[in-house]
Amino acid sequence: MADLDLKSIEKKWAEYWEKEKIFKFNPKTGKKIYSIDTPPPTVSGEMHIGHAYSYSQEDFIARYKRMRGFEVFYPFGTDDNGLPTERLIEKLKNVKSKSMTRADFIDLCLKTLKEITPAFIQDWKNLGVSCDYGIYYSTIDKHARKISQKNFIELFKAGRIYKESFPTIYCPECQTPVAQAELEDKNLGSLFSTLKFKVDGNDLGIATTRPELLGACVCVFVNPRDKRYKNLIGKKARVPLFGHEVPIIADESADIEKGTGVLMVCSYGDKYDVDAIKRNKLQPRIIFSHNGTLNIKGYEGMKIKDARKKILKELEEKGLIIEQKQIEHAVNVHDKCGTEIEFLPVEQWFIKILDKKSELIKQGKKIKWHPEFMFKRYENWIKGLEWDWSISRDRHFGVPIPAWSCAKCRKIIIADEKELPVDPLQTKKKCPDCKSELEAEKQVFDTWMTSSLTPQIASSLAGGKIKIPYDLRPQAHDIIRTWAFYTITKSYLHENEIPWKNIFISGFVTLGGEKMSKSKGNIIRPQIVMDKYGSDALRYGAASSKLGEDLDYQEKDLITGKKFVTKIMNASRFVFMNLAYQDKMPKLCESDRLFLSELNKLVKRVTSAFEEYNYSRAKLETEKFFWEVFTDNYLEIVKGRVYNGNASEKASAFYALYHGLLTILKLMAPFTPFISEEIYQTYFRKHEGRKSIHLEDWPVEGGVRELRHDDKTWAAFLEIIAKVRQRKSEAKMAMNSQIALTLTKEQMKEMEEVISDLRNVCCAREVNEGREFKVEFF
RNA sequence: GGGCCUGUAGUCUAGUGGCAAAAUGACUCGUUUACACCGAGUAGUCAGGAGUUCGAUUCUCUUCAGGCCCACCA
Repeated sequence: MADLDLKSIEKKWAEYWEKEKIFKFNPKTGKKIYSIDTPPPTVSGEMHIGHAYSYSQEDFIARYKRMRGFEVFYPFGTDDNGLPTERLIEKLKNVKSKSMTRADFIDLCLKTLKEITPAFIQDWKNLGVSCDYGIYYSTIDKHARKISQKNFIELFKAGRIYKESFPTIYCPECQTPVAQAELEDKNLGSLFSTLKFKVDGNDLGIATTRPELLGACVCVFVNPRDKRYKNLIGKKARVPLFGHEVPIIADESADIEKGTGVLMVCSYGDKYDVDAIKRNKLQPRIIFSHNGTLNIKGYEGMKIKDARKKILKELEEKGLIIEQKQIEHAVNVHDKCGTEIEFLPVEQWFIKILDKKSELIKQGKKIKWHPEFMFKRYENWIKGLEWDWSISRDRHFGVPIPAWSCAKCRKIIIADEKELPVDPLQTKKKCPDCKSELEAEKQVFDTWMTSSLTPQIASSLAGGKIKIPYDLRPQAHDIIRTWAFYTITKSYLHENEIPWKNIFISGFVTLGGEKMSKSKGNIIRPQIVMDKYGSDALRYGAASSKLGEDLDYQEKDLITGKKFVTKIMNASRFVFMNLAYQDKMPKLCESDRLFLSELNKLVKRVTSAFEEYNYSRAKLETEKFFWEVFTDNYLEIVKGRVYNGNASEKASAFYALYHGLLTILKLMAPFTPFISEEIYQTYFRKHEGRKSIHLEDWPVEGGVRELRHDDKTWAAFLEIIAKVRQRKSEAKMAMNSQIALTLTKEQMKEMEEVISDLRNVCCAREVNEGREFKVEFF
């Protein structure tokens, strides 16, 4: 057969599904609802390969559930309320967000998104992701802003939200507080310098990698068990270069082995310092401004790294450095920009969560994790949490925090639910107590504050018909600590409920075992792959590895996928070439009955695999059956009867072929939806009558009489065929060469009822009983 | 330092307390009434060690290697 025009086949059915609204959610059908909390991708130009794989994997489940008779709620959203979108819009529209009002910029975003989102979503449609694209949200649209702000108000009223100036993880590059979840480790080289402090006129060496913090030094720790420094406790140390005196305090946390065993505590070098200062009730010396420069005399306006250089030089000139060595150590950086984070006291908003850690673990336990071990990652993350959730970001673009404060009486005023969504910068308010003009809150929400509400946002688009918990949340493992965690937290705090019953965690796509990244230049573009091999082949590739495991991108998997598509098309051609449709089950020939009995077992296995969300086993089983049982053997077995059988032999074959193919097609429909649809529409629809194979009923077992020994008989049948093929191959004879076949008495008995099919498939002119299995050529 | 995952054929992946599997590559042969994007056949594998067991690739412990998350950051 000529090369299949996969592209036009896939295009045809993608358009058909959209036009006929095949995947439209309709709560009026009365069917049981299966709800999916679809991940909203960030609009960033085009879908990447990781998307292609993970959305394929969740779509297998969606399509399966639909065929199982569920009304599938499968919305589509985009996550547009963050830095990537801000940057994208700035680039596309050649604007600077900060030179516009927030309201105007959000308007421009919405307008631009409206222009570019359809092309972006087209990739998902081309891939065959069977969402109801009519149920669409963006996390910056009016609707999402309203829900996000409403939730904030609820939490505020419940006393869950507080505003505090607190030394917080702060990114000097992005000039905003960030959450613990936004940190990454990075190994950096650093200069470890031992500096001369003075105590009672004597030198005291203290090692540090952050000499620029000298001016912020508020005390010095030594370990009380450290004999070297016992006599210093309670005395004062003079800070080099800056000259102020700080107390020497005994603290168990000082590591005797590290550096000189003495450490300086500064406001603030890291979380340790924050705790140390709080614990000892010390007065902090803040030397950084929010823009990441120093504000201490002599170094005003200098960036941290420049100040470090300058101070080191001055220390050296004055002979205050005792020792220096190069070390490598891990530092925390902001995941968005890679900048080393600092700790700065900033006014910000928090959701109190630390008091609910064990409850949140309990909530997580109520959810079924696929794979199960992913729960551990969730649990570990919560156990290690040391900060409340900081939800405010000092950025221009985002969902505004709906709050004002009174400069005079320091009262915080929260928006009224009726006025949502609201931008405080656009809404003037007076203090209800002192009547003075209120100050608008300038900060916006952390994007997770809004995206953790996707179940509520999507549900409200369906008229609130979808209740929490949803049935399924699909997502990747890198955002367990953010998206999954925050969504569980929100549902717990608002609804006292889990957000979904199941969470389905996909792995990453790697190339040669390495993460794909733009900087490495090892990106595979799914658009090109789909173009070359077809979407069915790409989905087929996405189905070939276990859930939760990283999957190495292999072009050969796609070639195999494409081969499957061609093969099933060709097999269908054969099935229908001579077929006369059998409405009712005719009297079956024994091999047809055995085949259908095997098919039933397959249906059972595949269904149970799908029920466990084990799509890869479902696909593997079906594919194996199709290839090894259906095409390699069964088609060969019935060929003789299809061409030359009598009416009743033909009828039996036609019935089994028709149902065999239809069943395989249905089992594969979640994986390869396009070719399945093509074959269904071409051959089956006139008999089966549904508008789409994807609206068909999932195959059920039954229909044929099954006997206890079917398995054994069928296996023996296939084994004899294989043995004959082996003998022919060893003898370098063609497969269609004529033979005389000798079977043992036992084999003869087992093959009794399929003997004429056996003769056909082996091209055996005669079959005799003998002492041993034998193949002789004519 | 803590937690989790992984290690199966040249490659990439399934899988199991009882003969170790598919795809791909390699080699040999064949066929044109579904299919050369084909068919048939051959060779090739459980990281190392110890334990539990009649039996371990599978369970337990351990070593080694790789990955992820967290902690450390003076």
